[in-house]
Amino acid sequence: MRSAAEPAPAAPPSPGGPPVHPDDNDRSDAPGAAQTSDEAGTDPAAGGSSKLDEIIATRRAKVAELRAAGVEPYPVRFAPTSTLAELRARYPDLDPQTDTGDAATVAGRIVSIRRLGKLTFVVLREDGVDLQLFCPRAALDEASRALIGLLDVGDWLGADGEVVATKTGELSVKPATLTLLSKGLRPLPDKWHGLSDTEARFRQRELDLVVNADARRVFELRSRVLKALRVELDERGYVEVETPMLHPIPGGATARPFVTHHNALDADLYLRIAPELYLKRLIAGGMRRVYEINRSFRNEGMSTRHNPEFTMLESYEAYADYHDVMELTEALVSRAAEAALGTTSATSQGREVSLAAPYRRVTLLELVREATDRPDLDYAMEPAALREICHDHDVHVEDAWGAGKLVLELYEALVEHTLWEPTFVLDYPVEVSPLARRHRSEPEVTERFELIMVGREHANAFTELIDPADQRERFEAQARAKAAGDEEAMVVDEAYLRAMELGLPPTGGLGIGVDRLVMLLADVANIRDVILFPTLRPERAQEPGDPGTGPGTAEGQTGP
RNA sequence: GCGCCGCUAGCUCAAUUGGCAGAGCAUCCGGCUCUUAACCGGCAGGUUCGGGGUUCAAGUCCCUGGCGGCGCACCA
Repeated sequence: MRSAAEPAPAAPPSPGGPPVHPDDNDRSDAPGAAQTSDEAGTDPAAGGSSKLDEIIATRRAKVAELRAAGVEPYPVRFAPTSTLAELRARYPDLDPQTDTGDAATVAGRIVSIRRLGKLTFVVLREDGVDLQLFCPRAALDEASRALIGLLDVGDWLGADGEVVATKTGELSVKPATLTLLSKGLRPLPDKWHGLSDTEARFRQRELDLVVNADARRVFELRSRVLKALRVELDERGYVEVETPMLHPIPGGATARPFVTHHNALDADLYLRIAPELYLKRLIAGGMRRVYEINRSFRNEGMSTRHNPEFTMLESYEAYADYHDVMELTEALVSRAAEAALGTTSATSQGREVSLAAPYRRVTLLELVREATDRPDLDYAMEPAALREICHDHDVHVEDAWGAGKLVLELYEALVEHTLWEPTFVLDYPVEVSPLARRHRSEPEVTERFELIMVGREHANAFTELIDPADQRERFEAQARAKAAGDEEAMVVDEAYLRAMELGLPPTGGLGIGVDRLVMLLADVANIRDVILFPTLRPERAQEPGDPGTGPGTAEGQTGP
C-alpha cells in the first residue's frame, strides 16, 4: 500500500524519445555508480536465488521491449463487456465448432498458455472462473501478434473478439485484439500442484487465491455468512454501530490486552478485548437494539482456534432476557448456515451436524451432575468436596477457586467437547460471570448461556446485569482478583458504572465468535484458513549492511 | 510458553548405510493451426532455512538459532 511509489503512473510512451520507466531510477546504470553486481543485486526482494532473479529479469526485459514498441504494460483502464462467469452462463453448451458471430470483451489473469505454432491457447481466470482464448495468429491484428509472444502466465490480459466453440466444444473467445492489462514479474506456482506450503499460503494469500480454488471458496462463504448475520439483525430492527477499538481501560471480557501508546495524549491505550461495555452504554443512551461486527484483540496464546485479532458479533437488545437471545441466536446461526451452504445441515470433520432450530437447552449443573454421576453435586457444596470430585476426574484445581469455578472446570474438562449438536448450556456461576445478571430464582448462578456446537463454544450471552450497585461489587471482586495476581481479571470501569447509574433497561446481550462459525460452516480445522491474513511471526529482516539489498532502493521510490 | 514433526531449484517432490544434489512442471532456445496437466527436441537453473561442530567425505549425524505445522496449556 504505498501509493506514493507511483510518481508517474502509466506514463504514456513519449513520442520519439526512448522509453523511460520508473524502475530505472533505482538501477545502478547512472554514470559514476560503481555498482558492479549483476541484475540480482538490484532486486530488493530476491535473497540471492538466481533462478527467480533470472525469471524476473527476463520479464522486466519484456516490459522494456513492450514500452519500446509503444505498448504500455500498465495501462490506466479497461472496459470488459462481460465477466468470464457471465459469458459462461450465457453460452452454457455450444456445439463444437460454433461461430456465434457475437462479440465480447473479456479480461482476466493468464493461468495457462499453450503455443502450437501459429495457434495459441490462453486461459484467463477471473473471480475463480476460467475461460479459454482461442488465438489463431491469422485472426489477430498486428499489434496483438507482437504482444502474444511476450505474454507470460501471471499477466493480466484483455481480449476483444468473437465468442466461439472450438473443435472439442470448449467455449472460447477468438480475439482480434489482445490488450495487456498488467505485466506480472513473478512466476505463478506450479499449475498442477498449486501452492501447498502453508506458510506461503498464509503469508502470500494473494498467491493462494490465484491458484487454490478452496481458498476462494472459504472466503466467499465467509462473506455470505457476514451478510446473513447483518440481514437477520437489520430485519429485526438492530442498528449497526462502531465503537472504539482503542480503550483507556480494557473491559467487557476476562483476557489479556495489547497495550499501545498515544503520543499526543501521552496516554497508554488498550486494543479492545470486547466491545461489550460501549455497546451497553448505547442501550443506556436509549438505542433499543444495537450490534457490532468487528475485530477484538487478545494478547494470548495462538492456536488452530485462536488468532490474536478475531471477529466477534455482539448484539444488545433492550427489555430482552437470555431466553429471547437464545431465539435470536438460533435464527442467526441457522440463517448463516442457509446462506453458506443452502441448508441447515452441515458437515464438520466428517460428521453431520444439524443447525436447524430449536437447539437443546440444558443447565451447566445438570450436565456436570450427569458427567460425574453425582446427582447431589451443587454450588452449595463445600469447595473441599468439589475439589475431591475434580481430583477424581483428573481436573486441575487451584486453591483460590470457589465452588462456581470448580464446577465450571468440571464442565469444561468433562462435558464441553462431548456436545456435538447445537446446545445452549445455561446458568453459569456468578463467580465466573462478572457482567451477567443473577438468575431470577437461583442465587448461585447467572442468566447466562453458551452455545456449544461440534464440541466447541461458538456464542456467549446473558441477561445483562443492570443493577449498578451489584455491578460495582462485581468489579471490585475482579479488582481484588487482579491484585492477587490474576492477569485476566477486570478493573473497575467508572465510565461504565456512570452509564449504568443513568439507568440501563433490562437487556439481553449476545456474542458470537464469527471466525469459529465460519470454520464450522466451511468445515476447516484451522482458524488461519478463515482469516485472509492471519497473524504470523514477522519474516526475518534482511541482513543489515548487505550491499544492494537494503531498504534504500525501495525507499528511494517513495517520493516526497 | 512446552513437546513432536517439517524446511532441498520459482512450484511440487526425490536423494540407499554419511559417498558425484536429481525429477516433473515453470523459465530460456528450437519445432508445431483445435489444445486443455498439449506434445517433440535442446540448454540452463542449488547458500539443501542460517550459524557452528564431527568426519577423508554431511541434504543426511551432533549443537545452536530462525520460520512453519500439529498437539498441550489459555481463551472466543
